[in-house]
Amino acid sequence: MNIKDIAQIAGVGVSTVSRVLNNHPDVKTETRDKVLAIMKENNYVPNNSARVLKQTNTKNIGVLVRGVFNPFFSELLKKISVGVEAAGYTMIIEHYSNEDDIDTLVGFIKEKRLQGVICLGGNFINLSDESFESVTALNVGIILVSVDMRRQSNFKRFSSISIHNLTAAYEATQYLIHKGHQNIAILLGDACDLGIGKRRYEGYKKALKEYNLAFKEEYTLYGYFDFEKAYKAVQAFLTKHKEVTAFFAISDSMAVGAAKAISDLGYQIGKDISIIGFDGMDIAKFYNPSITTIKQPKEEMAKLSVELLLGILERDLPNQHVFLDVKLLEGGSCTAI
Amino acid sequence: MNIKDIAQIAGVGVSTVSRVLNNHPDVKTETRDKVLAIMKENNYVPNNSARVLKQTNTKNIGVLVRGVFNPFFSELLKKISVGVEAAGYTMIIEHYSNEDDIDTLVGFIKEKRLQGVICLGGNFINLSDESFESVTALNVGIILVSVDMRRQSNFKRFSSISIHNLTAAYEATQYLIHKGHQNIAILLGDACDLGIGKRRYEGYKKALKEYNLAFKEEYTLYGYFDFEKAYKAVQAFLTKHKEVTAFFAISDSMAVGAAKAISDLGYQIGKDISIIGFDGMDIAKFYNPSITTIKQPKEEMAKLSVELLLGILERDLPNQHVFLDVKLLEGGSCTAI
DNA sequence: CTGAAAGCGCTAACAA
DNA sequence: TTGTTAGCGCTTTCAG
Repeated sequence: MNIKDIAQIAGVGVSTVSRVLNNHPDVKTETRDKVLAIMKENNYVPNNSARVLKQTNTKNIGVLVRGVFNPFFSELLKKISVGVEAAGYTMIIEHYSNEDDIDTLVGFIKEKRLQGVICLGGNFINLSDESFESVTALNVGIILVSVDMRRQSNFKRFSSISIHNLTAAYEATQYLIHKGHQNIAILLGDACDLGIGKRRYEGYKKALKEYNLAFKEEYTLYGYFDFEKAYKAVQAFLTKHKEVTAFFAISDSMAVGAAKAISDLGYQIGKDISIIGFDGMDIAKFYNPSITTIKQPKEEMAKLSVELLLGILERDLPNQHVFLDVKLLEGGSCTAI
Repeated sequence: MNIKDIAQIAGVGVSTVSRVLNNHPDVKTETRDKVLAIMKENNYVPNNSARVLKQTNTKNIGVLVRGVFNPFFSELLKKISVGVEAAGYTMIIEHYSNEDDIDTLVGFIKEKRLQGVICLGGNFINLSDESFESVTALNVGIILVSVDMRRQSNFKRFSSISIHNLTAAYEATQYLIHKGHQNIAILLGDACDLGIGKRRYEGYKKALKEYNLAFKEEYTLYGYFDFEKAYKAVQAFLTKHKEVTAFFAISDSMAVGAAKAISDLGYQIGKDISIIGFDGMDIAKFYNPSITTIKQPKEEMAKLSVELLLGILERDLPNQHVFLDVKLLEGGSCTAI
């Protein structure tokens, strides 16, 4: 069942059907109604590929997820998908875990004829002007979310939404230090994260330094943004390092794993050992005890990413590099010593 | 940059380029290498829409998510996307929350030229043979996951992966009853869930009946698969119904909300009041105390859904209706009274 | 207001 | 082993 069939049944030309399909004004109401009725009757649904092939206006938006598909990204994704669908776009998701952020991006755009891409995570550093241009040439809107983009060169149609990762991590660490903690371990994602993970690590180090606390390499743990892995890492660590009284986990999922490990070892969370997380996932609030965390405005990040993209695509609005504020939410997982 | 440009630069015909693109064997190695080199040089990426338009083999797989995008589905989705990508397919996600499961499905398939769809949730009951045929006519593979499909009519290419929802809910309730609980409240998603939610509700009622416990309408709460909403519902409920000693939540997220509410009201989880969840999310295990839950084999569900679909699409394997086993995982959230 | 026809980028049948 | 060519279903001029 294609446009030709419909045209034939309706006794009109294909272009008329096409006009109806695209809500062109210059079709007689009568004709339009007849065509519409016939389309409904035959369960006709236009072939997207053909439209995309023809149009520049593909109505395809890609979401490119780098690395671990963690719960924080899942939450963002969920909200983004709602916004994208509401605006009448199709959402195509792709993952990758190689190093070539830009190459992957370019391939994704070309292959899927995307009008815009929202990138969740990724490093996007060390980018030559050339790489940027190879993307800009494609004339698509790009929104980088939760990415540490060092260079915010003013490539048109390249926006970013981020938080001040270093500062936020600094605050988290400072919060623990103010509570009197001297031996604070940090729970990172993985060692090769050169983006946000690295920045948060720097914030942690900076706080230690400013308060004249020694940075100890062995206080750096890796939990791969995973409950279980964080649990195991903390469990093994705690049996060796009984002097540590606080943990800073750079994601709430890892904070939960850490909390459970602490509890299972017979310590009391937020009493014997403090934990601060990062992200502001719902679970931090609903954990028992609730976990103090640095809340990223995820609703706003998701909403804004779609808005910014649609702004670029539909209203030719300028690109922006937005930094949103985080907020330290106090739970019951930290105590003064 | 299209196939014609590449052909021109390479000094060959478009079909040769096409053959290289599709790994057809009958191209001289020399020619293939040259073409490949030129493609790389020019960052050529084929236009997916054109391929899809031409081929029946679109390599597009849709994932249709019904209703709330809950964490359980997010987890499935994550795993499904890995499988789909590994097999070289593109994954297109769509949500819906209307009642017309089949209409939505049909439109999705036609519009996106899908070869297969994995449906997460949805009612899919009350389906006429006609509706089924309207899908079967499309000749795509359909996998229904976490759907309560009453009628497993043998429509070819229609598979399903489910658990025995009624039995599982029965077991959960029975578990609480065996622990001596008499006043057991249930936390459902929403009232209009005619699929799995309804079945679990039936299992709960059945257990009550078999153990001669009165079913009380007012012990039915709705948490909309959401931490916060479950929290509030339970909090409000508990201030009125102090006789209730146990909750059965049909999702772990709601179990967590309930747990927090209980704890915040000054009760001890798994001591004063027991909770059993459903799904077997990681968080149930890592909650404090860990929450007893009915574990759905989500890894297997995700894996199997992709396998079954690829089996139908690529090896013409028969459709199947698989019921996977659930497992009651004991945590620390239930106690005998 | 409507129809005829060109062509988007690609694949595959056919011819060489 | 390779090139030529006819569409896939749609949008969009351009004429009427």
